[in-house]
Amino acid sequence: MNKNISKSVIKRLPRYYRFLCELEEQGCDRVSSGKLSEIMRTTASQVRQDLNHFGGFGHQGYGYSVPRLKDEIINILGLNNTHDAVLIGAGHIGTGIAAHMKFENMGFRIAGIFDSNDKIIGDTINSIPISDIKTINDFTVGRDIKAAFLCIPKDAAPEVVKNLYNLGIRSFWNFTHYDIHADYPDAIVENVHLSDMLMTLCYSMNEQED
Amino acid sequence: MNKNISKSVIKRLPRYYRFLCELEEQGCDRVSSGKLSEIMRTTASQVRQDLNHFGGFGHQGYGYSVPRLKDEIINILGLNNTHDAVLIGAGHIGTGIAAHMKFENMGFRIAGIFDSNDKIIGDTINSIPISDIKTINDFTVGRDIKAAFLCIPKDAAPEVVKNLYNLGIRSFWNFTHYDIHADYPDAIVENVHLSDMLMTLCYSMNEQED
DNA sequence: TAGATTGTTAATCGATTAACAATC
DNA sequence: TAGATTGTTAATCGATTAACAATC
Repeated sequence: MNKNISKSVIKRLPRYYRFLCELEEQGCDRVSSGKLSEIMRTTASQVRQDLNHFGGFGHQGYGYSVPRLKDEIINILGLNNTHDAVLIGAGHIGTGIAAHMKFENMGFRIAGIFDSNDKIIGDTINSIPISDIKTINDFTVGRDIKAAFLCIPKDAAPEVVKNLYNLGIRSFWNFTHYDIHADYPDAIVENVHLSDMLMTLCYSMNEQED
Repeated sequence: MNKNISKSVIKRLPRYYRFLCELEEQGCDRVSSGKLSEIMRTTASQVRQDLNHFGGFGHQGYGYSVPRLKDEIINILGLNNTHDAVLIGAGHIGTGIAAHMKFENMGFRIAGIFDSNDKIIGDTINSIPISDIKTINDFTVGRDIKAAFLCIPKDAAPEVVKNLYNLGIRSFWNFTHYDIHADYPDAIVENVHLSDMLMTLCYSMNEQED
């Protein structure tokens, strides 16, 4: 697959994908870079530049085929290549994610859910049982768990990550503020810092008031 | 307050803030741009450049005072200026946010929680009652609600946002995929696209496998 | 064919990094 | 004073935008 594509391009691909899905739902089967740029709120130039990193999907004088482009992006991101993941922490956030997100469309499958709270161990979310975090080492034996989604308190994170890392898990979707990269530079980490976003919103609101 | 600061600088400020809080907890009262750059995984140059946008907080030969710098960032972001917000949608994600986030440290206060589900209306989260979404217009009368946190399904979003906009709310923390800016260009929007992040993680994992 | 729109190169813009004089 | 480290200007790097020939 293509290498050396910049992070800024990659981060735009899921947005292209979302908008292409919407266009497809609307029964639209072709789209120009100009039209796409309006939806994405960028320039037609950037759209063409972005898409051309991965090959010439367009046709001069016509534009891009919506279903074709959608499929290409699925391929680039590898969304049809399913990775098994464990969800750690079945509090509100963890439960919300497990219950509502369509992982099968995003290259993942939740193989197991773990928590340390006796009161919820044994419950199920989307028919996946919540298991005792203590049993995770046995659980991973013979399975190819590739990623972990961390929906636990910050204090619990270092120990949990240490264990997951020792089990061979190298990819983390991290809702905590524990800095995984600092301790495991080779890990693939996607951080969700909700409070950072809220502070940025706060800044924008104050800025406008001036 | 300072204007024309680029978005990339602003987005780093919450991270500086977090790390400064940690340094302070560790009893560390001074820090150099070099040390901060290690924690932030960037260059000392960028740290000095960033901080200097807002004034000379450092001392040559000494570095920066941790508590002073922390306070300056609080001021720049305006975290001590509390905005009243409503949370719309008390499902798992909404409940998780309302229950666990320390809004008072981030410039916000949840003035009310709203949902359309009869089964949870009347329940409380952190002693804030969940009210019927139908009552929100009356609720906002005489209150200065500045922001809304949208934790609802995408389909419900357009109608809800339309109503909130008509009530004078212009700032949105948006967990849905409804594109608020497309319909309200003057709104201040912070989007949380969890699925986009997951797809980016998927890409990184596939990329490494090659 | 004429009009539309891509692919791609070149130009611009902005953000990051380097360098160093100022100074605590 | 000598060493450390900032503030700030200049250089570099990368990302975005413009332009236009190619071509459907």
